[in-house]
Amino acid sequence: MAITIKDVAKKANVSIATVSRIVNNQSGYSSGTKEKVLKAIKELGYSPNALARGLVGQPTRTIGVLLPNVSSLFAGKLLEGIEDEAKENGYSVVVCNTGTQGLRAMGYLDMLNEKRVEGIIYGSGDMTKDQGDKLSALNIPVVMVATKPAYGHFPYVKVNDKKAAFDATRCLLDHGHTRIAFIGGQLEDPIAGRPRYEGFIQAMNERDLPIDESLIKFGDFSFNSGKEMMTEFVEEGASFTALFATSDEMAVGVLHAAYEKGIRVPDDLSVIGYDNTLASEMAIPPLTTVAQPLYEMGQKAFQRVIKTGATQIEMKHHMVERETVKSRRT
Amino acid sequence: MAITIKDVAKKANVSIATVSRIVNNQSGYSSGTKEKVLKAIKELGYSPNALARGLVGQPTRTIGVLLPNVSSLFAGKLLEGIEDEAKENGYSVVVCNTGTQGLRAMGYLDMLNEKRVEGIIYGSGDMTKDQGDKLSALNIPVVMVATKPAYGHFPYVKVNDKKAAFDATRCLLDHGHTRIAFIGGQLEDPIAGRPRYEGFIQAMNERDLPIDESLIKFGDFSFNSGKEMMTEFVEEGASFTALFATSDEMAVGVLHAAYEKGIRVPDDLSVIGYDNTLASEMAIPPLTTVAQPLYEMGQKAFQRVIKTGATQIEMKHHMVERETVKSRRT
DNA sequence: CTGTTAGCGCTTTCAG
DNA sequence: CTGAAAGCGCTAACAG
Repeated sequence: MAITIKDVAKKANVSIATVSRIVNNQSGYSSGTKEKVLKAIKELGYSPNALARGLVGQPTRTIGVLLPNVSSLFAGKLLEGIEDEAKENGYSVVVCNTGTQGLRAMGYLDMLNEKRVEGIIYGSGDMTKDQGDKLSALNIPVVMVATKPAYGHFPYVKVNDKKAAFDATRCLLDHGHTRIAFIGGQLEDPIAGRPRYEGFIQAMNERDLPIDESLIKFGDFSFNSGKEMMTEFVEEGASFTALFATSDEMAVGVLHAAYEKGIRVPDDLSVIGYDNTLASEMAIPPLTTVAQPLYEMGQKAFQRVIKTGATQIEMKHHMVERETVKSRRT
Repeated sequence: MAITIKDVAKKANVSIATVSRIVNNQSGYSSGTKEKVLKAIKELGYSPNALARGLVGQPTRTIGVLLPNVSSLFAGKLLEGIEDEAKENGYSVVVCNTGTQGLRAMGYLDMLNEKRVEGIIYGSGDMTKDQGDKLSALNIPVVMVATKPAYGHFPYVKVNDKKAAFDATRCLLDHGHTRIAFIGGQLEDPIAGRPRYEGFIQAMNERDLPIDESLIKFGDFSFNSGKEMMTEFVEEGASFTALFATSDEMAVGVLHAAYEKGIRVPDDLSVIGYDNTLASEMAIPPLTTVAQPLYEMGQKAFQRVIKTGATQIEMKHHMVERETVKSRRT
């Protein structure tokens, strides 16, 4: 059996209440007793039982994080921000890998609830209605990060996807490109799918450029999906001088397909990605991309789930120009 | 206030003991009462308080995972394996990002202990003596994954680093290379540093090839470190036809430096990495590497920390030949 | 300044 | 088959 507050009390010849006060830095004891108790604690190697504390209504100092794919660079960065900020504030975070479909989420919700987490961060991925309802019912703070609610009305922290996509497209446009291919997430995805598509369209429209449907494809943000779509483009004989992929992974997939097909980037084709994960930095050539401040978003999400505040936080995106975008020779 | 076992008992007109039995699938009640209680539970939306359960000596079904860098592809894969297996077994995992130096580890250990986790997985990174001592003192199961104890004697699951490095070098040798550069972790690192170096040396020796010290450098496994070392090699005018980097990230850094310097891979230089993370797959050209089964290692580590068993599990590595290694024209 | 005591929500004897 | 009651380790009144 682990050693408890009673053992300390006995050893220091005081009551457990006194020990509790000292452990919790409250007032109401002489410096003499404090010393005695601290000594006993050290000698016994006592550490308070967080379970018991939680039971008497004390904050559990634990939050839960739901992520669709912990092993991705994207989620990793988010998690890192959350975790660092949590540590800073004395909290621990339990991670839940909900899987690509977010299928396992419901089970996690019960578990998190039973463990009495103080808050839940829902990172990316689509929230189903079931999940939203359950989350609301749980009656504990929820904040969404890198996504926003399709159901319910949870606070969220994210960039403006449409504007970010608009700027990415503009970057290509400003380099003189007019035939621009677009690779995005599904249009049915109201968070990361449609808005980015709309940003693209808006930028094209603003320049009075026609939208060529044969230059538009939708995938699932993954490397493979990007690679496949690009391969299709070239096999279909599509002609374009630039391409915007709405995730770095897809963009790197594009780079891959281009490499295989002997298309030189950026000489034959300019490519721009989205996210600014390590993947864009490691790409050859280094990928120009529009950055989401993932780490900071994680930090903000943590803060927001603990202290209540603004119900939506819009983070600023920014362009990171590396080597995959080149001006079109005219 | 959340609803408790008492509420259920009252609503179902039974004692809390009965409710407890039913919730825990024990025996000792009629099917009639069971139905009544289940109904009450559903209507009230009751869910047991894990804190209270833990307090009465029940397993907390929680484990802690210490990782030096959660946002890396490497740690991500490990974590994914751990988490999936945990979920499968009804456990939750709290992640601790110990930072590159593992400096924050001590604080985490206290926290994990206070939360009464049932076990701790120490993932990668060097364990300091302080940490080892504390971990032992905690008196809860610890298993190390992708690393092994330099202090203490914890069970671990990992590949045989020396053999893996030996095989990687052999791959280069078998392709006819004789002047092979080596980029590794620090020799002082007894886990991932020295053994891989030794594997390299052994393979060279076996072929009676001389070891050229000017072709050997040590870094920190990161992309930047790999890139820098490769840049140094070419600036020093070192001459070699193949290179072995003991992490995919470093290998990709090498690819980068080569790209910048106009060195073609694999035509001018063959490169082999280590880990088989997504980075190797996404590299251009796709990186040949020696794979560690990171995901499975995570799973095994979880199993081992829960059920006691073998004190060391050696996982098998294997070669993944992609496009960065080419036979030397003779 | 310090101790006593009543729970927190749950599991588990021990009686019936 | 079911209930009463003790107690897990801790905090928070309430007394002194």
